[in-house]
Amino acid sequence: MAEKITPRSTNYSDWYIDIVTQAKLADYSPVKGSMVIRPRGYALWEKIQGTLDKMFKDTGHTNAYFPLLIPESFLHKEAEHVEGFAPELAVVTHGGGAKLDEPLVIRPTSETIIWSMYKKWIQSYRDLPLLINQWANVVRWEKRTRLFLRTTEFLWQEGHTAHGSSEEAVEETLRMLEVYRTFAEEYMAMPVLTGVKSESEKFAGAVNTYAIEALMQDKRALQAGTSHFLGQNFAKAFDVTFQTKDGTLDHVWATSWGVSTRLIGALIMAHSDDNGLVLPPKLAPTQAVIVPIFKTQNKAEVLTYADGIYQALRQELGTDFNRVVLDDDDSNSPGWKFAEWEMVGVPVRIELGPRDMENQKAVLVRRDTREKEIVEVSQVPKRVRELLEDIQTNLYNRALEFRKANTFEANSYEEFREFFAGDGGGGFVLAPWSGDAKAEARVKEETKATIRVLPFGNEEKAQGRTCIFTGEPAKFMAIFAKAY
RNA sequence: CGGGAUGUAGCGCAGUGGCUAGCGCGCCUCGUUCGGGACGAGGAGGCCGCGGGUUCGACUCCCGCCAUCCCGACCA
Repeated sequence: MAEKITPRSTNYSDWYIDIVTQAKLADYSPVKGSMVIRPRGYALWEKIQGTLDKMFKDTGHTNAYFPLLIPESFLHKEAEHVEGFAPELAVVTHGGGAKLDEPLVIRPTSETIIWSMYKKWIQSYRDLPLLINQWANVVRWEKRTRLFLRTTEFLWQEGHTAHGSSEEAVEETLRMLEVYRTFAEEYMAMPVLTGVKSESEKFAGAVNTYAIEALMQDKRALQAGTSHFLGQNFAKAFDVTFQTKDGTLDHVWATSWGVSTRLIGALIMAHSDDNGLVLPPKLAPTQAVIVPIFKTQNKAEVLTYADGIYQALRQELGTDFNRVVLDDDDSNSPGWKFAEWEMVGVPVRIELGPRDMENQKAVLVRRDTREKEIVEVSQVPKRVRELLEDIQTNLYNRALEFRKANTFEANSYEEFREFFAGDGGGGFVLAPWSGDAKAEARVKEETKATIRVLPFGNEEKAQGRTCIFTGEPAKFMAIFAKAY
């Protein structure tokens, strides 16, 4: 008997950890708060990377790589930036056996090193826009960590762009937010809310932070991606100027945007169940697995039959390594394999036994609903493809339904508190808010709920309404949630 | 940084001031099985977290340390 996953309803946190470890996505490393991303987890990251990278290239960005180590003084150049990151910096003080003249910080993000270089590369409006992305690791010394969601070291991409005007930079910020939204919804099958962050939640050094926010199955929100309009803050801190068409000198306008391996955590918490991981087909490294069912006497025949279907499926779905898997290992029983492949989240399973062989059929099982169906062998490739598409949309719709069922509007603070009361409380709660940061802090203190985003167009909707926290006229309709 | 818990075989755990430290799962070999986590037989695998103390004798009692996990305040 293999180990079982803690049921989601028993302990959500244990359930999550069980999925990560038992689906072999990651393992704890010897260093507190850091993890090893195992092949199955990394394959997922590679799918995410591959898709996003293409989307970045399609919007005009190129990749580069900036170094891990940053002179400590660089961090100090932008006041809010250093204040925001100081508590979570890892600092290198020695190198080559000697104490360094100036300590080096391990990047918590790369704005400073990048802008120090942009200063050298940008002189004229002809050098703009400069649109660079990098895939990298970063280190943030977190007090409390959680596999994939928050680890000391994590992988991400960070885009850093420079523009000749504020409007253009804002446009870029929103364009990349939209890229993230598209990716989350169309590939991860995870509906997200978009909007701007409140002052207290924005990135250290940004003028505005925009985010995509998703609702997890435990009714808590997860920030899945951010896009920042940095104004001229970094350009001024690093003195990055350019000559305009009419010969004047101006500081450039900046953006930065990123998503991280946290997306894997989001993926798990958005779709998975008590049988293990559930992956959207578009991101599943393995889309289909064939489990042949044979006895020693008929092993050869069944495997021949299975191989025919395997080849046909490879033709249909692609020949990438492990895209389709034929599990002909005879050291485990079919039942064991069913459970195992469900654990790792393969979207479609094809069961092939002597009975199917005799009737020229195949049993197809979809991971999202675990429904079985029997089809003609010739129909397998076509039907599997249909199922993959259907699973992709079903996962999205299911997540969207869940979000709808857990999105509320509060007309009074009493009502607001009710939504977040108790262990089962949560979800997205829309409420009119005056914009007062002290009220925001008090609400967090009292309910644990924070403002996730101020949705686009919310200011018009807030017109004429009263802030439920202060009684003042509302400026915004804010989305609150308990967050990861 | 506070609170809680745990360190014994790869994983999950049990254990007694004493003699050869156990159980389940996993692993290896052989055989029988194989349509929802099969079964039998045999086998490999241990600085009982680290350091000190008490004792004739410590995995066990005492002190200290370290580490990890979980829960809260800070954060993609």
